[in-house]
Amino acid sequence: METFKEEQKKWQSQIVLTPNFDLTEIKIVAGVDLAYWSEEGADFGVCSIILINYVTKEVIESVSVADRITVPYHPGYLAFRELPLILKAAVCLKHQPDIYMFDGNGFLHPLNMGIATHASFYLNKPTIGVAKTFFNLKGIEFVMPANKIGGYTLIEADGLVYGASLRTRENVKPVFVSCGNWIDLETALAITMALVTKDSRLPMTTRLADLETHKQRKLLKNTP
DNA sequence: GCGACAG
DNA sequence: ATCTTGTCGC
Repeated sequence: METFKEEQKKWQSQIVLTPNFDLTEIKIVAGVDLAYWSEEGADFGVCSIILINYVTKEVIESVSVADRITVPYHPGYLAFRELPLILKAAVCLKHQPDIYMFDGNGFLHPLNMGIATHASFYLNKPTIGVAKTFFNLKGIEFVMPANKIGGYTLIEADGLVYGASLRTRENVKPVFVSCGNWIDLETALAITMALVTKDSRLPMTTRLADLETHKQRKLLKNTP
């Protein structure tokens, strides 16, 4: 009988439930993000999903869906708040992305089930989590990566790799990359780096989705 | 009681 | 996440 630790080590590279996803020829990458506002005491949110041509870096498609948000935010439970709207937006896509990138963590999570991992089981696609700030799990610290583009340090404890602190730009704070599902960390890091431009420390998928949610909110919010 | 805490 | 102007720096 395998110990939990042994199973966890398999999950960290997501090899247990791997369907036949081929990440050697990625064509479309999706970026997902949400923005919030409130009206008359009620909370609303808009989710934008941007599809990027992985080769040319051109925008292929953009969808945005807004709705009321009823679940509050609690650290560790982000998916329960954001996933409903994300799934509503995902079904509106005309193109099928080969992989989704999220604003938040995947395996780097108290239950190894951050929003990127959680979402994968509904989207049935490989996923990557890219967080802007470190989610401190039970005392696990991260080592600051070298100040060089592409430099990274693994976030690990007990021989278990939770993710990586990645320097996407020089002289800029690192981002935190972790496997969502059906992908290994090295591939997740490579894809993330391939989508970073001079505009942001975040990959353009996440960055463009973020900009779009702000634009949508401006259009949707009532400001008499 | 105090500090930590993805978005 | 969000409320928010100017401002220091590459």
